[in-house]
Amino acid sequence: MPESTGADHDGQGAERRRGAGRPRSQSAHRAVLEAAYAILEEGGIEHFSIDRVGRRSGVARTTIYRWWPSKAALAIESFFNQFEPQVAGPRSGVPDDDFRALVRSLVAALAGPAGRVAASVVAHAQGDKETQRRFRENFSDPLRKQSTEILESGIARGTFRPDLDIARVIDAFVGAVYFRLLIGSTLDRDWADALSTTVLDGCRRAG
Amino acid sequence: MPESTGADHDGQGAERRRGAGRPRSQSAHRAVLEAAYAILEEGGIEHFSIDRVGRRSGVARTTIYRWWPSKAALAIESFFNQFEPQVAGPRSGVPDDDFRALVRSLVAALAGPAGRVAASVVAHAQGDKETQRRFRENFSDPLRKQSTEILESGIARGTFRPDLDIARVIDAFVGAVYFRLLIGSTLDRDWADALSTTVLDGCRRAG
Amino acid sequence: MPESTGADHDGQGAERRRGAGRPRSQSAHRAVLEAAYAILEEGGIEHFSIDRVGRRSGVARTTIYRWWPSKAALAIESFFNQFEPQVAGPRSGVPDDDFRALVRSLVAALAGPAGRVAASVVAHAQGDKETQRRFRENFSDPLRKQSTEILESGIARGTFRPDLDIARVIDAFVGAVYFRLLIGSTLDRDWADALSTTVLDGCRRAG
Amino acid sequence: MPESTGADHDGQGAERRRGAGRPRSQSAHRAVLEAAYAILEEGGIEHFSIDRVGRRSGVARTTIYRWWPSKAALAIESFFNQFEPQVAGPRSGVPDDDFRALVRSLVAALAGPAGRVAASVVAHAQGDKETQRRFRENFSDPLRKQSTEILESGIARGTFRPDLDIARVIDAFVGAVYFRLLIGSTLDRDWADALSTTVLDGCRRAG
DNA sequence: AGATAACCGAGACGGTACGTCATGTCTTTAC
DNA sequence: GTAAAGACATGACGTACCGTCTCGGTTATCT
Repeated sequence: MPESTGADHDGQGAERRRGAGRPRSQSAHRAVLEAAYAILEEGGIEHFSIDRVGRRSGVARTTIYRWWPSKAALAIESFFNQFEPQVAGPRSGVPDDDFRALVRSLVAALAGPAGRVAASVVAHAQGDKETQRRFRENFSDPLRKQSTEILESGIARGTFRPDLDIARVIDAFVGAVYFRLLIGSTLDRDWADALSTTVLDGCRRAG
Repeated sequence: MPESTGADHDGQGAERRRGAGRPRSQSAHRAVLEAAYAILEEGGIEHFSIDRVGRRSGVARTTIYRWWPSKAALAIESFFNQFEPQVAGPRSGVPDDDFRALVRSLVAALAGPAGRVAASVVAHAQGDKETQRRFRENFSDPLRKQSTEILESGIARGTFRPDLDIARVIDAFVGAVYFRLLIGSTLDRDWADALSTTVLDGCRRAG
Repeated sequence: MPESTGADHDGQGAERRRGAGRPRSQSAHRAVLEAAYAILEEGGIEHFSIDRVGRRSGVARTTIYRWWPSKAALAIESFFNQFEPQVAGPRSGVPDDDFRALVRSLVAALAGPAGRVAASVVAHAQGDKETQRRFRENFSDPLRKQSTEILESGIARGTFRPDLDIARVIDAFVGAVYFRLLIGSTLDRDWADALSTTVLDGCRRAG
Repeated sequence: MPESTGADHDGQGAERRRGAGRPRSQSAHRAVLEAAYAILEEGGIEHFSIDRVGRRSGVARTTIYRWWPSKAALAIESFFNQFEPQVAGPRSGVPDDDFRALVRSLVAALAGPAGRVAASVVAHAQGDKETQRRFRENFSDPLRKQSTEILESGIARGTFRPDLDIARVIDAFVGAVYFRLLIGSTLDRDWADALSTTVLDGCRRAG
């Protein structure tokens, strides 16, 4: 039994020991994740249920429970299965531009249906330490890492103030995006740029 | 997903027509809201159910359904019934200090049990326009109003840059606080102050 | 909530208090018992399940659980609902004839489909004190009462020995019938008569 | 309902072919039967399951299924594996005494834990012809054989009536014991003796 | 005073979903 | 060929809530 949320069911990690026993059905696994994501996208976590995923995917409920310990675990896994490889991209080397691009891509990623799903998922992670961890690892941390790189390179170049509190800057712009998503306000490019401008103003060398 | 959340059923607003018929039981109404909030505080919206509220308050489930159209409606109503008159306070007149105090009081308000409830409630407002409206009116708007006053007075005094995008500044710090709450990170005074510093840095007159 | 197995849900007992609340649906109640008995008759208790009863009767599973605490309780109730008014009949006054008639009617009652159901039900009552009580009250006790009357009248008339151990006689013939039923041997009139003869031989005045 | 119960898989019968392939594990076989009986004794057939037997014996479920076609088959096999060599004993030659001793030993055998298991097993043999056959062969027939010998010797000696319907007498006392077992009443020596007395009264020469 | 409203409580009803357990089948590796 | 391991579809278990629906009683105001 997988320890908590995840189920690593990777395979890409080379030699998985492959002991005796009927091998896990990859198709069933995929079908579950796809059905789960589809349901999430259509009705949010509100209408998400293991029962429904089972019916839709054609996979027995018990099989689902074998691999995902709870409804939340499945929801978050199916979400990150789709969302993971989103916010990234080439760097220009100009800190301001790179930051702006990062904010834009984050906003773009969350503006679509995936945004509603993300909001739904995090929202329901209240008190579920495991889900929060997963969210941090798969969403927050990569985002923080990229932002940090950009901001640090800005400091190195002398564009940004040397005493910049990078962690707080990230808190500010990520929080702004996410809160707006939750609150149901529109997320578009103009807003993203305005936010970038405001945040970047605080990053520059003090006169 | 329920959309009409509210139920105005107040009565304090003067002339409520007051036709024939048994008048609404104020005690039952109060008992429901109190029980609802208590449940919310103890177990979050996860363990919140009309059944439970009914049992705890001693009010029949049907009576609850008569006045609140859904679980979400009751949850949010019971929340704002307690939370409304929170973030406020006297002003010193020094923009930096006032801003810092505002952030501190917001963080303090959300750090306690009420914070978990707030997170819970907003979280579950996904897609429920009515709840989002209520949240904006009772929580966001007052906060924005106070923040705006402080920031504008700072601009007037020349402490803050004249071209400050006030709305974005507010987005940033409120979002930061709320996101941190959602994500389960600690909310304390130090963090509040660090955030204030970072935000205020962006507000000052450019060199 | 009904204490254990039964649920008296009678109604014939005059005034049933009739407190507040939606009145119980007699039709649902009847549908459940009928469906339950039909399933019992078709496949024995082996294929009996609350799920199935629910589907067949068109009554929600939860409603069934409201009234019957377990599968066994429902099974036995539905059985006695049909079987109760069976073994009885007028007396001739001649003890031998009456006894013979009683055995015949018992055998006849258990030879049909009801017999298989009875066997099934008692069989599965292993360890279930409540079911055993019900079975004793609704099946064994009435049978014992009638047998006792017949045997006592035979003693009074001088046909049967005065020191007859009535309880053991009843144990013997009832057990014989039931065991034969369980073991899958044929139950017919000839066997019933042969059994009666053997038992009656032991009842007569000693030479 | 399963019909083929047996599975001959013994092997002690001489030449078992012994072709290619991994030889059958005697230890696994024994472990299964022992675990099965232990479970039967502890919780009756109610708590008996292939799953549990597998876990307890450390034998794979699939292996069990290879050798026993169903839960009932395994239950009855494990039961008779223990119970078979029970009711027997030396004869005194005095028919009354021998009969009394037989009844006592039958009651004693069924009064202990084995009795509950026996009841459980037969009970669940409803409709399973194969199990009924096994039960008859291993339990009823030996008992009938011994009883018949005793009763016939009694007839030969002139103690018992010559027209005694032996089969019915056996039906009566065996049935009485078994029914009492099923019904959950106490089985003890006094009751056994009272039953013997009553039955023997019917066996004596008519005055 | 009596009718008429609107309310409250109790409780039953058909449902959906939960998470667990057992069934019997199938598929793979290891002896 | 047999054993062990384990995945699978199926289906039942008993529980918690959902939202709806009757009922019997209880206050009020409006004739």
